[in-house]
Amino acid sequence: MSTPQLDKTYNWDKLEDHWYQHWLDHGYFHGDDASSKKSYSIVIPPPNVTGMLTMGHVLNNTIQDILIRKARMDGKNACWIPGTDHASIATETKVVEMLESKGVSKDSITRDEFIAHAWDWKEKYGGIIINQLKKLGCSCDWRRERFTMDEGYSRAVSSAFVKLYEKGLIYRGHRLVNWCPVSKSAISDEEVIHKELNGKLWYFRYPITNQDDYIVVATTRPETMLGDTAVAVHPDDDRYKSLIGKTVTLPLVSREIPIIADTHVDPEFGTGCVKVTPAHDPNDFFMGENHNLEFINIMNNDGSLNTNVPSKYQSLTREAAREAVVASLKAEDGIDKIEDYTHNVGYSERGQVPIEYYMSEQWYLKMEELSKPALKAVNSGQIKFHPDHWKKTYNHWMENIKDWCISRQLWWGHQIPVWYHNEDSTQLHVSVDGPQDPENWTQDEDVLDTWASSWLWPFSVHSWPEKNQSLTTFYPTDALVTGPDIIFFWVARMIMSGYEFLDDLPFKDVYFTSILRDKTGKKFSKSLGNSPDPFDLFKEYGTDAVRFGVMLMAPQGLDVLFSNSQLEVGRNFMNKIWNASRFVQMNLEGGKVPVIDLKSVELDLPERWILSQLNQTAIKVNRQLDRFHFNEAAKAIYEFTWSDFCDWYIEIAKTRFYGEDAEKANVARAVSVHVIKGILRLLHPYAPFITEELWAHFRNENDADLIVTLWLNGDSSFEDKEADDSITLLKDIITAVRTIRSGMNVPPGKKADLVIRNVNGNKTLIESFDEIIRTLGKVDDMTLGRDLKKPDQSATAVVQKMELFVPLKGLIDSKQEYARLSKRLSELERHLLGVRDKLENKNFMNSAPANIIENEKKKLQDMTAEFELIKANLEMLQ
RNA sequence: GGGCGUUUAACUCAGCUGGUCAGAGUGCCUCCCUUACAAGGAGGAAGUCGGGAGUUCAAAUCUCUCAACGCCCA
Repeated sequence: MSTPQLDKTYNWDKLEDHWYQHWLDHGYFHGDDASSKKSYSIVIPPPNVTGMLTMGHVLNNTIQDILIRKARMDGKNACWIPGTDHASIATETKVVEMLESKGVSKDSITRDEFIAHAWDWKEKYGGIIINQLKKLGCSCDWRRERFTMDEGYSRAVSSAFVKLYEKGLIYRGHRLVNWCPVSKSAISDEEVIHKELNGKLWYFRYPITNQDDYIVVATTRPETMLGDTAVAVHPDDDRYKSLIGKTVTLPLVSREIPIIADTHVDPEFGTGCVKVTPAHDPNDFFMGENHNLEFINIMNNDGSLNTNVPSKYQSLTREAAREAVVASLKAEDGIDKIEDYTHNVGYSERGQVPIEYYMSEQWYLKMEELSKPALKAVNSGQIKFHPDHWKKTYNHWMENIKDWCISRQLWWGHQIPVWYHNEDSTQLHVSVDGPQDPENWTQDEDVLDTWASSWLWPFSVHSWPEKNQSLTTFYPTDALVTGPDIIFFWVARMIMSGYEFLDDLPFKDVYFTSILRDKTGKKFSKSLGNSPDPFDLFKEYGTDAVRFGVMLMAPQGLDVLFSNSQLEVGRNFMNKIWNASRFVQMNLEGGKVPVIDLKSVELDLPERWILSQLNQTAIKVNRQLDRFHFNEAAKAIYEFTWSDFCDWYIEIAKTRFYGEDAEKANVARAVSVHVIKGILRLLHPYAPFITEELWAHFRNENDADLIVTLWLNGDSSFEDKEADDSITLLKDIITAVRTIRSGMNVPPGKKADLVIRNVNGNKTLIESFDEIIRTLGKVDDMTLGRDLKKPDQSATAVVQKMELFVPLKGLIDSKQEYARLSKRLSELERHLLGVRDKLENKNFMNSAPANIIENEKKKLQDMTAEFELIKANLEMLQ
């Protein structure tokens, strides 16, 4: 097949969109529900619908694309299901901001109006990240794209709620929750980020009722004292025993509150005497329940103080209230002391402000029962984590699992499918479709936590709870690729939902990606502005280069220190392959690949060697991909292509192309094309665009597009030890000659002779490499023999017990030569010492396995031989 | 406070169930625009494998301990 000559450099701009469209047009990404082939499926971790592609997405989705493309080439019914997540809090926040910028406040419009705005927003921005994924080359089955608020998906979410409710796992509770004063909603424990802050510890004097004395309580949060309903001490604390049962008068409020004894009090903290604010602190909440204390909520939903505090403090913000309280107490000499104090403060992940603990009515999901099969699945190895150590983190969380607060006081999301009767709000209706007489009912105002919809993702992307062919074909999925930061939010919960609703695991392997950091080790984040825009990188380096570069630099289970310079490696590699292909193409006569059956024709050693190496590379790549070591697989392809194929085989092939023997030249052409096609197949999952383009130049008429060409599994029967050993010898000889030339500053244009003594049984072999050695080593005349004389003024090297002499009349620098040989000699001396030690050690000889001993003996022999030869030559120098 | 992880060349990392003279890329030094590629080619320098102890004939690899850094949970 004749194709146009390749350009001098790879021009990705023109080709990427072309090939992506080509793949789409042919429907290659589509997984077939009814296929009889073995299926391989992945569900995408749905990105936030209004999000933009980050480097994290590039890493994560490239990995998924590698898995799915490999599976597709491997003849499987591959299906990668894409979609986006409605991201309640994040999206609602953005919509609120957008409306505010137009002068519209959320409070001034109805829920329906707000939802309409949110959908507009989604329509406007929702497609961006999807298009970005396409640009990245992701071979997702776009016909199956889902959004977590699609009608069908919403039904799945409601169904799950109803099922769990009917099972008694969902309940409503009036409790203390993590409250985000910015989004004015409850958030789950997992959405609270703890930050260590340098704060203060205030010591307040609380006067004991009817006594001319006071006790001192320590607190980090002065403003909450307005809601205190007790003071607590440890029952065994002798300092306060006599006070238990008495009361104090709460300053500023003048409320009389009891002094109680509770073992939860830490006598070491502060004075050992703490204020108790049951409505605003989790520990105090339990004390409040145990001691039947009054729960006084002193805050509005935005964190400001409400009417349950003296009017002076009402509607102050938390911060202002703190100052006011401290000032008032100071004024009445109520402050004992103030200390610096470092403590952890919970922040809202989204709102980026300290959270409040806030009493409210919320829906909860009981987790303990759900966690059991999920724990078993991971610990029995049915579900495997990569790297495996995340299992421990998973276990720890699962074994201490708490009930999940699933309601959120937001509008954008899945409204909770619970209706309260208008006449009697204690009468509930819970169903997917709602009551028959909607006029008599009012639906719960709240929406579900976004994770309470995305935990159903692996099966709700199909039409669950209905059973259909696509669910049967593609569930369970094969692999999940995600970040370890959402192991609790999502991974653990998906496993639980899988077993709960389908009685089967959602995926078999979970690959946790690395976290991307900048050169200085800081996590990439929008707020820091240290994250590069992937599109700039695609443009600068080419998408394939970015994909390959990122995969090459992402270590197993560790963070990635990202820097652009590492993408150059990817770009240079793409350029290398491009040019190697170009070179081979240039040497095809009439652009035609000679038709030669490489299996039936007798091949020379270099050809046998490169085919052997290709197969060993394929085996290595497969092994590394099977164990999710993407960087190692990438490296194997890189090394083979660059160091074996380009550096050696192509150079050898040149001697064929430019030589006399037309038959050998044709074989070399056929082998070169065969190897390139092998590389393209192995590289395709990493670098889909360039490989498909090059494939188009080399494919036979009956070859399919690369994306659906059979994967290269490698076959160990292709291993050819004789060829491998011979080429190793050849390379060693050439390298030795080059080292001498370079060391002696032989001008590049000048050829030198080569004399090899002690050729042993290698004479014929080396002679067969005559032309290669003379070309690659820039050797003029090569002489081989058993008893040759060392030529005058020649430099020496020892290769596999043979002595190499390069006569360098007038060029020899005996000082340099002496230094070079001495260095090698002392190296050998050092190693020989170790080897002799081992072999003289009786214990070693008795205990070590025979092959190890053999190895050491051979080492001793070889090294001794080299040592003697070098020593002799060194002596001749003097 | 509990747990997890990391520590190998100047930098970023490989090194599998202990046993090839500890590897790669980048950077550095020398030489080269040789008709695929200067985004390239050839050669070179560079490491007491974080410290210490132990197990073993044998430790970068296993165990313990200490240290530094990072992350998660409380």
